[in-house]
Amino acid sequence: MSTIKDVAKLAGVSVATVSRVLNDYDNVRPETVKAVQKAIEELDYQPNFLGRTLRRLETMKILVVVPTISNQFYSRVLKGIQLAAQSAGYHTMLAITNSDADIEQEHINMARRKLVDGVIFLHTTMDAAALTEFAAACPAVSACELVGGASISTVSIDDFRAALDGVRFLLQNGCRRIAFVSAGDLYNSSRCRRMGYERALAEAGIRPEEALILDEGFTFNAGKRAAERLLQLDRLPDAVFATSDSTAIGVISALAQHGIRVCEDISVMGFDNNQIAEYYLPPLTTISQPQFDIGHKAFELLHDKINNRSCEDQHILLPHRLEYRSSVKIQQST
Amino acid sequence: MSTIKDVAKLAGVSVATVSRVLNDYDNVRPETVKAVQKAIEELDYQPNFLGRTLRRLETMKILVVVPTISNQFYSRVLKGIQLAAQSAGYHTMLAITNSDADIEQEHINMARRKLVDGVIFLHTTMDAAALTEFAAACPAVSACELVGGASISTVSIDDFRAALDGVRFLLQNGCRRIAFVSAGDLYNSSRCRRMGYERALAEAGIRPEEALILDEGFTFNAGKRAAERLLQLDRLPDAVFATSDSTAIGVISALAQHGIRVCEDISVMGFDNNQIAEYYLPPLTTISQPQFDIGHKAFELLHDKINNRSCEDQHILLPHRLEYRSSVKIQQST
DNA sequence: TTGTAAGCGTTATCAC
DNA sequence: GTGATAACGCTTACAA
Repeated sequence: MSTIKDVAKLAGVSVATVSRVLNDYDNVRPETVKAVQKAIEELDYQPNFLGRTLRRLETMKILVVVPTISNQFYSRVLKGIQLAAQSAGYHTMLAITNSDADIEQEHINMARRKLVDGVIFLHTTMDAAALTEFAAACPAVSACELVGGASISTVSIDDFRAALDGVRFLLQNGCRRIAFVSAGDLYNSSRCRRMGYERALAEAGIRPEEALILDEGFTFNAGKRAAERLLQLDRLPDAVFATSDSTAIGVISALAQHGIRVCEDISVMGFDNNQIAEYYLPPLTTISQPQFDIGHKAFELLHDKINNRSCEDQHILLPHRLEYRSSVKIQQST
Repeated sequence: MSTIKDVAKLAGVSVATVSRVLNDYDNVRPETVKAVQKAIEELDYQPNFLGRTLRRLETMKILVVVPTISNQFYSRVLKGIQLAAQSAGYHTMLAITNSDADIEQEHINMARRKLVDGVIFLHTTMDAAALTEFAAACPAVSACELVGGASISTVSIDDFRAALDGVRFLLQNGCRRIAFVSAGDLYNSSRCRRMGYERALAEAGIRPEEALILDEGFTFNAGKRAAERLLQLDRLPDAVFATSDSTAIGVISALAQHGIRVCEDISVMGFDNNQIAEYYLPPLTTISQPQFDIGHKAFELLHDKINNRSCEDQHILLPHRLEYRSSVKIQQST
């Protein structure tokens, strides 16, 4: 493995000159550049970036903390991050935590140990105090799942408003008893969405029923469990508002096993607008999140932090959109 | 930001001693350890791993090259890799290439530049010669999508055999005209699976029909396009063998829009056994791949390469399994 | 058991 | 334009 010294020797110049050539400085004589390039070619020299990294004390890497990538929601946000990062010359590292605090800590230590220049949290197990402290110690941005009260830049949709819009839509189409399936108090987004749900019901003069509010999680299985609980009630609700597409599909699939047809017998609405929402049978009405844009914007904010530009925290809210498909029964206006 | 020198000064010892404490050497007096730990605490010292990395010339990082993570197949393999890597003390970097050769090159240069200790390819745009050369220059393993003729360790299922089993199953259940939807010659797996398909047909004395062999890709949309082409034929086939669950779902969803019911009117079979195969309506018969194990094994092989153990290439084939669900019509034995 | 000092491969700051 | 040379923060012979 040849080093910059070998190149310098072969080209008959100093290492400083080789470094200049490598970094495209313009104060090198063209003939010298040629000679250096020839030596690089001959030795098949590849610069060892660890040297540069140590010298410059910057890694050009960022870390993204995600609870899982099995849900297409996160993989799309991640894609937005990666494309933005890439065009700024950064590489992306991934920490899949499964929402385990120890695993998360172990990974974010990389930041403290200078192995990455910054961190984007798509979810974190830390509380407001810990996250605030972390963000003070190194560049960080929080996206998707925020932590109430933490001092850190954020990017997300307005979860309260999104749920409000979704439930209002169901109400407008004649649903009165609406179940709410979410991940419970663990997630800030779930809390906000639940508030939106309750506000919408209140607007319509409906008192929420305890039995219709189910905290099961964001997965397919969570939806399945929720459906099984609903099936034990005396009477099924008119509609189910699920806080992820996966959950909605779990609900639909479990109901189908009991001969209950979505749309005809019950309306179901998802959240996120993953690709499967379009391809499921029936296709899913859902709240669309701008996943790619969330990721892109999150990197932008992080990049600003890394470069010390605009050091005050920003809180970006991106627009959601209701995507109507046939899993919800439309009431003909009379 | 304090360094090892600051700690040494405060503790009244040399940097070597601090380093020994940091690395848990046992030849340090207990009192000295205490003193160093106290200094570390007081300064809130975090070791800068860039120094260690440069000195040891190992990064404890690996790079995983994937075409996409939107397909759950890859995210599960990745999970297997990450868990194995983690327990060996390695961090995982992700290169999402979208099958773009330039993007891939740009990323794998990280390996040549010593920013990662090894690379796992879940897919590559390189040909056999290029991949062989790469694997000779730095530790690398190829999994899932292999490159025929390249000298590199591999982990995958037996794609030929898997397709053979799948198509045989359809034939046994009375299907004669079976469409084959895959990603075409671009993917080695598709070539192998197609050979399995043709062998199964041959065994049954059936000549393959050109019009039933569709190369569209691995995505939902690919399935949709394939279905639209099938719908233009005089007569629909008895069954569709799709080489990914996403494709199968694309097919089913597009057929449904034309009032064609899967199982009753036509059988459809997928590949991979992603979670959605279980939750789709109808649930999908599919070939199950041990995604997690593939990832786990791929890391093991890479780890061996990095440690120079068992330097000869290995070629691991892991078992597939046919998962029967209701998207295929079963023929009652007479 | 501890300290000294020579690296690891670069880049940056001086001189010249 | 170019060359010495001192960093960057750490690990590790070797010496003491």
